[in-house]
Amino acid sequence: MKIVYMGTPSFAVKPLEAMHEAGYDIELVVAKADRPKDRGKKMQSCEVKCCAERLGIPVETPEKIKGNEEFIQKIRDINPDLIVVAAYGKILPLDILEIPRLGCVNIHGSLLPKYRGAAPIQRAVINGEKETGVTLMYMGEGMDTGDMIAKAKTEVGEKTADELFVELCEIGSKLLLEYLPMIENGTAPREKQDDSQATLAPMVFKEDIDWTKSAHEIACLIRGTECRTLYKGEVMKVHFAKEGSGSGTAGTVISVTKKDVEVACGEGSLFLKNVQLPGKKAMDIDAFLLGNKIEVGTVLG
RNA sequence: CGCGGGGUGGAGCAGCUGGUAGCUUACCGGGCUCAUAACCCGGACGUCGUAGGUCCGAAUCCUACCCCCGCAA
Repeated sequence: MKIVYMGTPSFAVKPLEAMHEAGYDIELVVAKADRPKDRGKKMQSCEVKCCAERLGIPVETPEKIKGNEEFIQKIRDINPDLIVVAAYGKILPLDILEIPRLGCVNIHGSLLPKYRGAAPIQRAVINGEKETGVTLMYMGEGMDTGDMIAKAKTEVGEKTADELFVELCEIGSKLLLEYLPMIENGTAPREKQDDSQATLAPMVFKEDIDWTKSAHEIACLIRGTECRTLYKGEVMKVHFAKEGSGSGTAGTVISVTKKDVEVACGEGSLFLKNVQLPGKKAMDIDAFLLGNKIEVGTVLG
């Protein structure tokens, strides 16, 4: 079975490695084009491209796919039996989807039909979902609307989106390997999505903490995406916080011990657990307190 | 050459207008206490990122390099 794999970020590395390790014939890897990234504005390859090069698999990084006849023809020439996609980051036109005889399957980081779109994992955390998971699915024309093959769940608990990313791509890889044989011989399940239950998971961005929101809401937001607030005129990132039941003026530090800083929210309070100042590394609050005096009454935001 | 912050005992910081290093915490020992994450006394732990240079003498000044991080993309 000839496979073409399409993916870009770290989430898509594991499945590629897993298939390669399992001995599948991956003819080509398609990843997003190199971009100048981070400080120094140097061109950097995405994780999947690096991985493919490491594994000795040819890589294509087309800027555009839609209307890119040269690229589409290249895929046709390879004549793959299956295309596997994981967080590729670009919409695949019908021209591509119709090429492989076994179709295109996608690994999506949510329990479809919930959280279709770009940031399913983060959105699930931000919305305070109790559980989330991975869905293996056939790709259709719409965004994450295709027929589902299988799902795997996991508890969200107090996990951050980052932690969930690691866990879910692990789960996704296993799910893929488990169903690949069935996909190959055409016996894989095929369940339609209930569109009436569908929700969207748009991209997430850095957020400034709004302390007037409830502690729970803020805690979920912090676990789901990069959050920051203003501390003594500096941008402080809050990487993790636990909910408390204190009260006071929203955004005000209401108690400080050697290992805790409690901030009042619109409803309830939050214990800052891991923070980061510009130029510094992220550190647990007790370490932070060793060299930084935070006083009760300090206002954040 | 995108902008900027930083590398000092295990951890977080100070010192940086030059004279071999300080604070908080952790750690070890002892004391107080019914007890303690509280308090008191004592102790160990540092080639101050690396390599050169200036100087009588550098963590502190100069040069190059390595590493970490924030912004912006």
